[in-house]
Formats: sequence, structure tokens, C-alpha cells
Amino acid sequence: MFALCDVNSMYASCEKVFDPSIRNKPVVVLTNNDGCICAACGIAKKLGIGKKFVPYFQVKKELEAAGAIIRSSNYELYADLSQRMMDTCARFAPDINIYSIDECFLFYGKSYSAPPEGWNSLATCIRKTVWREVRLPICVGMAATPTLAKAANHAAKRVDGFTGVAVIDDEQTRKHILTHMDVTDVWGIGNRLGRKLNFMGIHTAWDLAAQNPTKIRKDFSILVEGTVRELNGEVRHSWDDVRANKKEIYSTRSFGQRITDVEQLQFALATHAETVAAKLRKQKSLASAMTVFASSSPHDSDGYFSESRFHRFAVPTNDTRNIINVTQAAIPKLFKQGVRYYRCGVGLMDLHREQLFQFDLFNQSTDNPKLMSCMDNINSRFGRSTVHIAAKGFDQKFAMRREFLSPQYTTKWGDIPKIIC
DNA sequence: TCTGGGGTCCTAGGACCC
DNA sequence: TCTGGGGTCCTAGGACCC
Repeated sequence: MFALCDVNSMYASCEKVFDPSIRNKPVVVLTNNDGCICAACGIAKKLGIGKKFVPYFQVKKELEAAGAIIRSSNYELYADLSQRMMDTCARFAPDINIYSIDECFLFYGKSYSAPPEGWNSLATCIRKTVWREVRLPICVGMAATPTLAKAANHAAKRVDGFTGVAVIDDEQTRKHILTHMDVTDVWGIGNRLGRKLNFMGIHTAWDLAAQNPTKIRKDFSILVEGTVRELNGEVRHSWDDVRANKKEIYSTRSFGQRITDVEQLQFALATHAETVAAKLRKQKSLASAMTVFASSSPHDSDGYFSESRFHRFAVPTNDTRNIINVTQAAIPKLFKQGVRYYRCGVGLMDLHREQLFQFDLFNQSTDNPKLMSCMDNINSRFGRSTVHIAAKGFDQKFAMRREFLSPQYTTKWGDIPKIIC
């Protein structure tokens, strides 16, 4: 049995945890740089406002008119509450897999027999406990495969007759839930595949489940075939696949304000280099190649500019200094006077497991793992960027725009809620 | 006045090599 | 009668996810 626990409108719900005054109001949360809408609470959704990934400036008036409370993304708060929610969920299963900031899969293997009180009560208990301990509303879906657990979770949220919990453990329920589910709501089926499937007369998840997997593989891909099989109870997402190391690691960001000077671009790229290098070390991998890029905005009228530079390392590395050096060397190619830079980033690819990589006699690694782990440890203990490479600069002018930021209630001493008697 | 998220994986096609 | 290879690496862009 797999369970999928996921927080309802995670970011909006987090905003309500420490601010009861907005609990009964429509809350809408914006992406980085207050660019787009990325979450809306249930009340906002009912009012028909807060459509995901719509640019904020386009719907600003509409939101004001509806009396919506606007918040910038407060990742410090969300990441901390996420951790607490995951800790609580983890107590209810032998194994947990954190899928994203607001979702985790729980896995009950063959040796685990169904709880005497039934799966439904277990799911309800998880939901209630998370609410009691973290004050986050979650939905729990349970089924024999991850894709079906996702479907059950979808039903728990949207299908009449379910209130926050759904378990698919018989044919009747499977059919009921899948027939009430749009094919594009199936995990792995996006808009594009959805359109093609619709064209073939496949509209619901149930229609998709009824397809011949071999034919689907021919018409689409091995991935869609896997989805069809999972909808029929055959596990295709192995637990290890979900947990597998990344094959590529990226860090990219749009700037709070457009950038026109080289130094700021260098600082930004060095910052991304540090981020990806740290992520790479965390999964204990080495990168053989990387790409560095910078661009103006495709929305700008004065011509779109985009440049990238690919680099292959003679010896795979996960040392921040090697990765930063490449970003610095890329500057002449990426920087052009007069361009209003909107976005830049760094990507690592062709990744290998640290222990498995064979070095040769002629190319010795220049990495300094002790220095790197020392940096990682200091930063994990005292906070991000307590020590950093000087190339990142000390006067970054592209700070994220976060005009409607709430306090970092749980991660900053000065922001801890006060109770005044 | 100006404003438009971030991450990962996959693949077609071009460039280049022998 | 008409016909012209095959492999690797990189790039750009598409597709999916939240």
C-alpha cells in the first residue's frame, strides 16, 4: 500500500498557521520576485481568484476588489513547516519518500499487514495528527500504486463523498474515482498528452486505464504505458526510482531588478554556482559537464538576448571553486553591453556517483573535499552563506522582490510570535 | 513606471569527426 | 534505374511536475 499525503494549498495554508486573523479570508501567495500567483487558499479559489501562474500585475485589481490578502513567498517559513509535517507523517509508516515541499509518499511493504482498524482510519488519523501538531490541512490518498495513490488523493480533495481521505482498495472504488477524474489530472499526463488523448476519445482516467498498454506504448511512450499499468494496480514507479539521484541539477532565478552591469552578473552566476555545487555534494555526486546561461526577458520589446556556454571538465568535480571558475570564464561570452538581463543560471549534468568514478593517472582531481565539507557543515549549522566564496560579492543589488513578506516565525529569533498577556 | 516562477528529464536535429 | 555512412556531442526546446 502507498499513501500520498499532501498539504492543501501549501503556501497559503502556511501563511495562516501563525496569523489567525487571515484564516477566514482569501489568501493568495506570489512566486519569487512577486511575479506570478503560485498558490491560493480554498476561500480564494471559491471566489474564482488566484489562478496559478498568472502574472500578478495582470490581476492585481481583481484581487484587490475581492479583498484578497497577498503574500510574497516565504520559503524560510514553508521549508520549516514542511519539515515538521514530514516528521509527523513519517511516524505513521515504515518508509517515507519526500516528493516535494508539500507531498510525501508513505510505503507499507508486503511484510506490513493492513492495520486492524482499516486503511481508512489510518489515513484519517494521519490527517488529524498533522492538523493537531502542525496546523496544516492535508489530504491523504491510499492505493496499491503511487499513481493510484495520487488519484485517491485527488478524490479526497475534489470528489463528493470524500472528506480529505480516500482509499482505493476495491474495484468499485477504483472505478468510481477514476471515472470522476479528468485524464489530465492523472499524474504524468499534462495538457499536451491530454489533448492527444482527448482526440482519441480518452477523457477520463478510467478511459485511460482501459487502454491496451502495448498500443499506448506505440502511440505515446514507455512512460505513458507505465501510467496505464499503474492505474490498473501494477507498480511501475519503483521506490528506488523515486528516490534516485538527480541526473541534472539547476539553479536559475530571475532578478528582482533588471541587471545591466558585468559585476552583478558575475555575482549572480557565482551564487548559482555555489547553490548547485552544494546540491551536488549533498547527493554525493560529481559533475562532468556544466552549462552557464544568461538572458533578457522574452517579454521585453527591445529584442530577446540569450547566451549560454557549455563546459566539459577534464576531471569530474563537485568543488564549488572549480564550478565558479567556469562561470567567471563564461562572462565574456554571456555579457553584452546594453542588455537588460532578466534571468541567469547554472546547470550541472553528466553526473556520476562519487565512489564509483574511476580517475586516471593523467588527470588528477583538484577538488578539496575537506574544505567543501567544512563549508557545508558551517553553513548548515550557522545558516546559509555564513561562509561563501568571495566571487559571489558582498553587495548584491539583485535581491528578490518580496514586497508582501510575512515574518519568518519559526526560523528567525526576531520573528518568533509573542504572546502578550 | 514597470511588471511575467523554478526544476528535471528527454529528444530532434545540427555540427563535427573519421 | 537510381543511388551517397555512422557516431558522438551539444543545443534548443518541449513536456512534465509543483
